[in-house]
This record gives sequence, structure tokens and C-alpha cells, in this order.
Amino acid sequence: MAGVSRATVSYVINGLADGQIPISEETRRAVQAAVKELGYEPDARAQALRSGNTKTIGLIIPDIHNPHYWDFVDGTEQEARASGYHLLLSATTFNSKYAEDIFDGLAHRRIDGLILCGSFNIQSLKAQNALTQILNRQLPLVEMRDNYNLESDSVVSDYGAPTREVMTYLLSLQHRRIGVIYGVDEPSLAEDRQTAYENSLQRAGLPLDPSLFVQCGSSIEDGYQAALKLLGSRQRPTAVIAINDLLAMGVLRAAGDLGLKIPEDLSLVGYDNILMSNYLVPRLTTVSKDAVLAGREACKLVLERIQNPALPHRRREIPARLVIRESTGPNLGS
Amino acid sequence: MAGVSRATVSYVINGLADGQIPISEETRRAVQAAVKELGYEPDARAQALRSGNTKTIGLIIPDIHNPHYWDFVDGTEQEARASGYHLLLSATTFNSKYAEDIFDGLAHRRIDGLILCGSFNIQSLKAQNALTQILNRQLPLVEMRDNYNLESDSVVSDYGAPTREVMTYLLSLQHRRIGVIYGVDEPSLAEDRQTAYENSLQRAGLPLDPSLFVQCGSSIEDGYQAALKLLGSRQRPTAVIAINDLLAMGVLRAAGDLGLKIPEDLSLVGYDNILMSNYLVPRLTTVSKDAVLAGREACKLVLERIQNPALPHRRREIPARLVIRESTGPNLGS
DNA sequence: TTGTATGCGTTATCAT
DNA sequence: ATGATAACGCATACAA
Repeated sequence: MAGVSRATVSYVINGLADGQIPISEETRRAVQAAVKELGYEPDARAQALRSGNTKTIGLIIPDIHNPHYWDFVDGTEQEARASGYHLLLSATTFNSKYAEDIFDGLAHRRIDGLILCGSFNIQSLKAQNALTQILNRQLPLVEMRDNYNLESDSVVSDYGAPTREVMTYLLSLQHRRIGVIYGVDEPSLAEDRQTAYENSLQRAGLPLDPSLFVQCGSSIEDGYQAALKLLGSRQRPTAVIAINDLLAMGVLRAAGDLGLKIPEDLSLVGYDNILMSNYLVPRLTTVSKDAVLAGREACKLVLERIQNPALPHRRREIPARLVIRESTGPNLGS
Repeated sequence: MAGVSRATVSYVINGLADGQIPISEETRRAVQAAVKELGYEPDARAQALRSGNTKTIGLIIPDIHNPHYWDFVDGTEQEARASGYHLLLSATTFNSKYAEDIFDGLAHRRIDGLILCGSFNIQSLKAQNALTQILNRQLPLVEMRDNYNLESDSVVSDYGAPTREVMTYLLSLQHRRIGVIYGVDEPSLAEDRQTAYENSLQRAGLPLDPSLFVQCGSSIEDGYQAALKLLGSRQRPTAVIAINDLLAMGVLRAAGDLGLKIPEDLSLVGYDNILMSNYLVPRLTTVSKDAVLAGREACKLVLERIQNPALPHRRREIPARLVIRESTGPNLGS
């Protein structure tokens, strides 16, 4: 329609005209007019086939119902969009038979990079195979934990120090029986918190009561049920640490049902500092981590590696710190 | 490697062997062995270029921080995955300059279908243009509201009836001053609720006090601030309807800050029945809608239309109904 | 039962 | 300053 060849159109559209390849002003205008007239848009499929990259980043999150991950997705999307990339979102639940499908699907689609957020079932042999295959293909990969293997970049947070801080704080409030709602799908992912908890107790000369350490799933209902069990026992704890804020909301609810007032009868600490934790009644004391920032950093890392695959393996640390609000107070017990 | 031609490999992989094109057993086995050996996976980019479809569905949600939409995403993803489709997720905020970028990006990518969930700035001329262009391209489109135009399928909920039910319920509890936190980015999208509210008041012979109807943004902080204003006034309402549960959480918090007990001093109703609304203290009375189901239905509709573009335009209705829990009670006021 | 040839829409290389 | 051509990896019509 512009009366020029396909190549010329390509030059004009991709702005190679600037310096690299000289295009006459009238040709450019003719092409641009035709583009507008026809509503022409280059076909990303053909571009992908030709150039080899899809301008797409895969993002896998473990739990679609936990606000913490939305913050993460938010940050990732901001950064991806800013660079003209799109996000291919997948959600997997622990033990999900889909884990394998997801990896296969992403490999098949030739995404340019992959961000693996949070736990997924690496115990599954199939998932493990899928992952190693992805690594073999040199797919830029960012993991939100210490590198499962050294090939990948990672964005992590040290929860050991803030957990010790939580324990020191709770102990200073005279809490002696401190429960833990350990609702992580992949237990090893929160080991730093578990050991910090145990070490703090030992250092304080307190016994390690296994009945205070409750493992459960990651839904709010799981947190609720776990708390019901933990708080319904004869020697109930006077403080509870929930491994994330969503579970803490379940604990809050369970405490209400048992007639326990927070923080008078029970102190409660969460992790993540999800947006709504500051609007709960009472406002939740929590270990805060900027998930949006984490998402941005993760995305930056993939994008950088996409641009330069030879980069040394990197590790970004997102700080986590205790934020004291209203859900914790002194032990007023007998 | 299998000693056969590319075509034969294609036949074997795509299972055309079954009936359509006969393949000898030994050839098939040889191909399959080679596939496994090489870790061969067909290139989705080339397939997309050749076949014309990307097996990708675009999904636009208005607010990444509202749990309601995640339920929706959940349902959509389940259905998409079941059919071998992936989700290209975009989040847009009202008034976002990105609205246009998003549409352009999706058009450029030649997604197979688009699900438009919730409000987006159709007032923006650019967004409108982008949308009509998409329609011109016959892209299968599902809108989560009554059809912006007749070309698209839609999944909707009638909020008029349940809102009247809410009003009847609150009036029966002797509430006479009923506030509304109207935090919708695109006001027209909740018009049915507004008129139901106004009609119910009129039918009860009650005045329409504009100061009871507060417009605000859609974040929890917006709900909090709006409630602070609404409940801080001299003639504060004894009941508040929040246009969604997230905003209701903000109201809950504001009430706490003002020393108002729920439901003794204030009744509160939300919409959506997000998962956590049943774990709040008090549990939230809300107009429930199954967002996961809505997501599935929306995805089914696109998938069906992708398969058969000539389908008549369809409209699915997802029921919404009042669920009475603990946040509402009789007006005990003077 | 299998192989050959063609084209999907781009962009890069080489000519002109 | 621009046009012709090849190639990306696949699926299919057709030939053998």
C-alpha cells in the first residue's frame, strides 16, 4: 500500500532509520500513513519465531489466595511492563499434580525467563526433572529462595534475625509458652525461622515443647483450625507466631471464637506485612517484607540475564524487619 | 535421528496417527524414542505462526490487590489450563495511562481471546478505540458486565435484587440512616446497587441524604478514610453498606478506631464474600458471589467462541445472594 | 505408509 | 536509499 517492499516497512517500523539504515523522509511518511490506515500491527508470533524471544516471562506462584503473592505479582508486572514484557502466570498448589504440566507448558512456549516464587514441590521427581531441563536450556531463572542450584539467580530474605528479634521481644513481654503455626507447604523453606525459634528458646533456658509447634496447610482455614487446636489445649500458649499474615488472620478468628482477647489474653505475630494486616482489629504485629520490591528485583534480575546470559550468578537480599503494632502485649497470665 | 522425515514426526507427535494418517508401529516407536532422547518439544512460536492461534487468553483485572479478583483469576486459570491454554495477565488501575498500552500489547501478541474483568476506563478515548479495534478483529471477548457492546459475550451478576434484600434486612433491624461506601472506579458499574439502595429508601418513606453516600477509591485505605468521614459526622449512620469486602475491612478498622462496636453500634454489609470475610472479627455479612465460578464461566465462554466464532452472543448469570453473618444486628440507638 | 514442498509474517543479509 | 531473498520451526496438501 505504501508502494515499498516489506523490508523497508520493517526498517521504518523498527526505527532502524535512525542512523543504521537511511530511509528517505517521504518513504517513511508513506509507510507510517499506511500503517495507521490499515491498523497494522506486527505479528508477535512471527517476531518471536524469527528473533527467538517471546518477550514473555513465566511467573509461578504457590498460592493464589495469599495476598502476599499478589504484592509480589504486582511488583513483577510493573517491572515487566516497563520493559515491554508480559507475564504468563501460573499458580501451583503444593502436591499439585499440575506442577509438571506447568513446567512443560512453559518450556513448550519458549518463555524468555522464569520466576519461581515460593515453594513448589521439588520433592516430586517429575517437577525436579522439568526444572533441571529448564536449567539445561539455559532459561534465565530467578528463585525466591536460596538457590536450589547454583545456576539460577535468587531473591531472598533472611528471616533468622527478625525471628530472633520476635522471640526476644515476646520473651521480654514475659511470654514463656510461645506457639508456632507452621503452615508452609514446603517445610524446608522456613527452616531458618524454625531454628531461630528453637535457638531462642534454648538460649532463654526454656523447654522445647513439640505440642507448641503446629504444622498445617497454608490456607486461612488451616490457620484457623491449627489455632483452634493449639489454643484449645490445657496449657495453651500466651503468644503465637504465625508463619504468615494470612494464617495469622485465621488465628485471630480462632482466638475470638475461644473468647481470647488479643493482645490481653494472647499475643500474635505474623510475617509478610500484607496490606490488610494494618487494618485488622487489632492491627497485626508482623515481620515486614516489601513483596512488591521483591517482585521488581526478581523481574529485574531475569531481564538483565535475558540481555546478558553470561552474567555471574546474583543474589539480592530483601530486608525483613519486625513491625510492632497492636496484636502483641505483655503476658498478663496468672 | 529416527530416520524419518519431519512430516512423519509431526504426524506421530500430533497423534494424527489415530485413524487419519496411518503410521507403522515401528516408525512411531522410533520417533517417540528420539523425542524422549532429545528432549524434543515442539516450538510453540512456530506452531502459533503456522496455526494462527497462540493458545493464550488475555485476562485484564482492575485491581490486583482485591482478593475478589484473585478468586476470579483462579477460576479462569483452572479452566484455561484444563484446555491447554495459558493466561496472559494484566492489571490496570482506573485512570491508568497503561490501559491503552495493555490493549495494544495484547493485540500485538495475537491472543486467542480476551477476558475483561471489572471496570476499566472506557471513558478514555484511547482505550475505547483500542477496544473497538479488538472487536473489529473479531477477537473473542468476554466482559464481566452487561455487554458494553453486543459483539461480546458476558458474565454478569444481578446485584439489584440482593441489594434490595440487604436494604429490607437492614430496615427490618430498625436502621434508618444507612450509609454507603461507594468505592468503585467506574461508578456506572455499580449503578444497579445505587438505584436499588435509593429505591428501597424511597419505598420506606425515608429521605435520601447525599451525605450518607460516599464515593471513594477502591483500596482498603480508601474504605478506611471514607468510613472515618462517614462515621465521624454528627448524625452518623447506624448501618453501612460497603461496595465490596475489601472496603468493608477498612470500615471495620475505622469503626474500631472510633470506638464503635460491630454490630452493637454499627451494622456492616459488604459484597463479594471473599474467602477471608468469614474469618474477620466479626464475621462479615456480605452479598456472596462465587468469583471462581464466574472465572470458569468466563473462560468457558471464550474457549467456546474460539472454537466456534459464529456462536450467538451469550450471557451467563452468576447468582449473588445475601449471607448474613455477625456484622449486622438490630439498631440499638437511642 | 512416508517423503516433498510450501507458506505462516518477520527480520537480516546481500544486492542493487 | 531500497528491493529481493532466505530462514526461523512447524503443519499440511499432495505426491509417491
